[in-house]
Amino acid sequence: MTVATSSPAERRRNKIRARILSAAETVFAREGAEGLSIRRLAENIDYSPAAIYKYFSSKDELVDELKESFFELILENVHRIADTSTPFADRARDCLSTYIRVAVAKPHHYAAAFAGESGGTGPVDNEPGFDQSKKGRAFNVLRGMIAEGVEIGAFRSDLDPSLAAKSAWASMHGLAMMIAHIPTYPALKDGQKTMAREAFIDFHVDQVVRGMEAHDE
Amino acid sequence: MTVATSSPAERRRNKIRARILSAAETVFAREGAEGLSIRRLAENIDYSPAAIYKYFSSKDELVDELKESFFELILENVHRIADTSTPFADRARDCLSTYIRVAVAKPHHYAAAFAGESGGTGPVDNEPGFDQSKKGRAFNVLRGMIAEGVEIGAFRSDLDPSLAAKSAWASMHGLAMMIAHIPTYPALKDGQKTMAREAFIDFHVDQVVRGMEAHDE
DNA sequence: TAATGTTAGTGAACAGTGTTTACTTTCTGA
DNA sequence: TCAGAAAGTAAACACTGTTCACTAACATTA
Repeated sequence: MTVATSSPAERRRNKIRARILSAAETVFAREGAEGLSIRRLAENIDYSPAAIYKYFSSKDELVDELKESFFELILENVHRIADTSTPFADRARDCLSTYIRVAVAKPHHYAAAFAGESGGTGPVDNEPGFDQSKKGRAFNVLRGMIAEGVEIGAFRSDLDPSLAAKSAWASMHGLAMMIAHIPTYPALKDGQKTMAREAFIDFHVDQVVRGMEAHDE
Repeated sequence: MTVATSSPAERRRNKIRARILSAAETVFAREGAEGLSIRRLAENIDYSPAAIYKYFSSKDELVDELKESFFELILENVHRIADTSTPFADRARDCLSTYIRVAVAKPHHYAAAFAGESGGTGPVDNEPGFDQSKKGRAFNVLRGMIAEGVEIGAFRSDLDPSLAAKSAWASMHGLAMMIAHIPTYPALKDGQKTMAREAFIDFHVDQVVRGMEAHDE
């Protein structure tokens, strides 16, 4: 996506920028935004704290880039599943569960991506540039899939794809956030049915899809 | 709930403690945990910053109390709905939508209640003391309601109430978090079906309940 | 009542944060 | 070669939560 810039100076600059981002990524993935301090980061890459500000105008901007490239990862994965030719029912479920799986693979990233209202556009599609944003494109994939379900009769005919997509997204978001914040989710007491995380994700996705399904009677 | 303590000194102490909490609550509701600083808080109540530490061992402890009493509010409301004798279908929907409505009435409180893994126990019922915690009791209300739905045949018979409650909670949590973080959620573009927040909450709840419903064929 | 001990409250400091400013060094393009 | 831009830095600013030594007020007991 990034075109190789011509000037050697510029190339070197981008290299250093990337090194800062890479070091930041490592710390961020382990400890989140609070654990990532400019001074620590500067020490890691043997620069002075002020040097970081020659490459990023603020810590927020730096973290925003981490979040953005993380959401690119989610988008890639979701797209990959959405573009397969497996039967609709499986494809829809895979698509949703993939979102959660990738999201919780980097809990701090995911939580942060939604935590700061300032950072980037949220999943609200009346904002300018939403369709171009990573979140916007992920949302559109989801909406398209639901529209397909309505068309082929798998989903209720009175279901508005945009609304349903927002609702389904909220449900996926909820489980992703739960797992991101509570590492042991969903744990169950003795005497109750136990279920591993992976299986529970599938169960949750199934519930969400069932909510949209059409039923002939 | 709080018993009036005997000693006048102790009574005065509790009064000041309550005043600190009340001042903190106001700032927290408006600006969240980051906006609430010990120095600002101390200035508000005309005390020195160090004085706060005679009443709370840390800022976290103070904020935890705000979160706890907020979750008590959620629990009260949910309980009130759950204990009515309205038909099951309506009662279940009201219960879920009430959770979201109360949650988003204080977005910062709700987001913070789940943000810090440290603060209080999460909705993971194998932790000790979960059943006694506010979250635990709210969870049990939800599970009981789902169990009732299974019993009367409104919900699928193969639905495990504990698992379903966790899934439904995650879905409610997702929308609550969305609204908490993105004040304009769910906004829709022109040309798409528009829906106000209140109506969308009902729509979302309906989707979740549909996912649990039984269908005779 | 007088002495003692406990508690309330404070100012100053510590260690940490993001960020800016003035400055020097290094590199680059004409 | 030389002016100008860019890279990099040390030191400071304005914050943050928190602790410590200290004083003043209160409570309890001899």
